[in-house]
Amino acid sequence: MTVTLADVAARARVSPATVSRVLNGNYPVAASTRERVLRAVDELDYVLNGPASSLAAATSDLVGVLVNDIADPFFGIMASAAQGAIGEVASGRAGGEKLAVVCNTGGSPARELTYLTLLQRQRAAAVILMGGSLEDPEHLAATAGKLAKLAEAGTRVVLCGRPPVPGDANAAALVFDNRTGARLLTEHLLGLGHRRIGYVAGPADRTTTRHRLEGHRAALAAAGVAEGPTVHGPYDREAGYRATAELLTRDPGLTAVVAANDTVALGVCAALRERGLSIPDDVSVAGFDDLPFSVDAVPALTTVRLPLHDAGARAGRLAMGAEEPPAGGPVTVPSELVLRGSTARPRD
Amino acid sequence: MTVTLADVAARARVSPATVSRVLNGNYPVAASTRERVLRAVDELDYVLNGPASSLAAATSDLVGVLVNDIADPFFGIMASAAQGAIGEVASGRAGGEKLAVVCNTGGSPARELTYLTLLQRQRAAAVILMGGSLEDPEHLAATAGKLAKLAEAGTRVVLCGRPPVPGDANAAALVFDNRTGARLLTEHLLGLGHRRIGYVAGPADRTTTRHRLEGHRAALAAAGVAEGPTVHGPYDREAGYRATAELLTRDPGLTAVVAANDTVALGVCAALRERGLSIPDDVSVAGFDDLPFSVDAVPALTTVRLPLHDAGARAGRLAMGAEEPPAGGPVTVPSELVLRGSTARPRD
DNA sequence: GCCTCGATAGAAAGCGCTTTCTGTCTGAGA
DNA sequence: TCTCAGACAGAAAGCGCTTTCTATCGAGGC
Repeated sequence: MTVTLADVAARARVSPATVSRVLNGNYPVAASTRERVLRAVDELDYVLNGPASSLAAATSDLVGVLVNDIADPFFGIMASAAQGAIGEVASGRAGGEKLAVVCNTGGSPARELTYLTLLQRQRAAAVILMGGSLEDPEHLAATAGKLAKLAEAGTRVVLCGRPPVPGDANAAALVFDNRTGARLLTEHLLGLGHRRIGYVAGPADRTTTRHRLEGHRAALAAAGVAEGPTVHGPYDREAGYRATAELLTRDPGLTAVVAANDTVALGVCAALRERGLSIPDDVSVAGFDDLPFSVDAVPALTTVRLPLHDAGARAGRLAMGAEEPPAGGPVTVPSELVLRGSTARPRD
Repeated sequence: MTVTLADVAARARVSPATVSRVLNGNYPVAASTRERVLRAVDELDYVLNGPASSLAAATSDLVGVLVNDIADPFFGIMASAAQGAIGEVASGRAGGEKLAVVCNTGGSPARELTYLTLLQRQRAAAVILMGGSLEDPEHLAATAGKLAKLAEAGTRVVLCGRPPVPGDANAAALVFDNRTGARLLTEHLLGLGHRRIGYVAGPADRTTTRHRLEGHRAALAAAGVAEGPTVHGPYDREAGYRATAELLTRDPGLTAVVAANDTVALGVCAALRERGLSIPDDVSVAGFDDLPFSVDAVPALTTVRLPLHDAGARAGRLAMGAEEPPAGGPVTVPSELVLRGSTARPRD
């Protein structure tokens, strides 16, 4: 049989209550007693029964981190930072060990809801939702409902890179300034003299996609430049590759292509190169996110940097309650233009 | 208050036992009764209390996936595949919903143990350990002990890309054929005529590092070629960048560099390029893993492909017990040489 | 027509903790 | 010396499920 609290209590010649108190460190216990208990724990190789503990205490030490695609470093970096921050905060508190778990929704609303329910079922201590969400009203309402339930049950909710649902004051939110980043990027291209700019957007109906596109369009509108061709697709290399063909068909005279993110930009570069077009001499290319590999592309990618690590770490601290959510509504995480070799003046 | 099983039972005019049986689908319940219960569940918006359920049933629906670095696509891809497979298997079983959670150890033995304990505490249904491990005997023993405890408590243990601990028959193991892959790669280089090959290895004391290095050395030995300079470092871009300088100092006449993995290779390429050396004309470069971005490097990276997605998915199925662990000990996952533009005949 | 069996449903005993409510004992103050 | 606060420790009542073990009710079987 597995060792129980009672076994430890018996061995340490104290009551179960005392063992529990030693383990949780939330009640005064004489040093000598504590030591006796700890030794018994050690000798018996005792491990607390989590479910029993969660049931009795009505809380658990689970923190859920929901991401759209765990294979994408964009999420990997944020999740890693969050998990690190959570571990750090936890180690500073007695009995505050938290199990930070990342759940991969694959961008599917259904799986997102499933995970949220599972986390609710586990009475998770906190939930962090990372990355943009689908803008379908029905899904939004369903998600908002779940989050409200979670908050009500005492689960802390943190949004990281996802706009808060209007009217929901429960969740601490970190929103990325995608719009400004995208605008700066397109302004940069316009400043170089580009007038025919293609755009490879992310999946339609996603907040991130929309915001980046809006920033791009705002820059064009402000400069009085007509919008070039736009193609939607997933956030992967393949999408960039395919979209490039489409873009060039629609406007063979493109001098620049803006991609939804760096991964997509890599696909764009590959397609361009395959057609014998040189970057940036024939066509400039820009990405978004400044993922680690972007600096190693040839030429290195001009992109927009998002402080993914910082944002993830902050989300982790918010989830642990180690940092107060700022009163003034959602925090805007600034983006920063990173100029590198993949953009230049157009020929002529 | 939150809704409990009893509330649902009252509303459906049945006993709590019946509600439980409907929810778990493990006992015959008349269709009409089932429907009544389900409606009550729906009307009350009832969510099962996970801890209570786990406590009573002595099992939980948690599956832990431990990875060394979640920000590294190598792990992201495997974790994603595993989580997908787990979700797939679960959806085919009534009440079989599993919460697949990935835990980021950061390669730290201490955190690995911590997570294992946390999962043990949660009475996890299964645990998957991904990626190589530290070879420190003490840590190995500690880990083996934990895994034995877990297995004993009914948790299924799966190793994916990590050699099984000798004498441990509890864990299903999928081991990557790093040795053969590395050997093939070096043989390819030798075949091209390279005789002065530098090697940027991963962290010392890691199984993956050692196996790849062994394969490399085996090829050299077989060909009677002297080993070139070797530098150890983490599995990141920076390491490759830095190691390259060291390598060239030790042997300025190098004609090829083999990197511990693709990410490291990217750093090598950057450093080489910075010194005005052309790839592959001046120096050939090779990686390992064939991560998605490797084909987009310029020139595209010669590397060794590991079926990460397949392996991850299989690990997921093994964890769910949906696939029997093969009787004949650990399964070897084959690696495959992928020849691309970053390697060529040396000058002369 | 009586008994047995299969199909359902309920009663109730925990699962292993946490925590409130009670002590008990010591030392300080009067 | 007596009282009382303070510091610890124990008893016991759940937390919300699961799961035996029992009941009940028809339908066949003899």
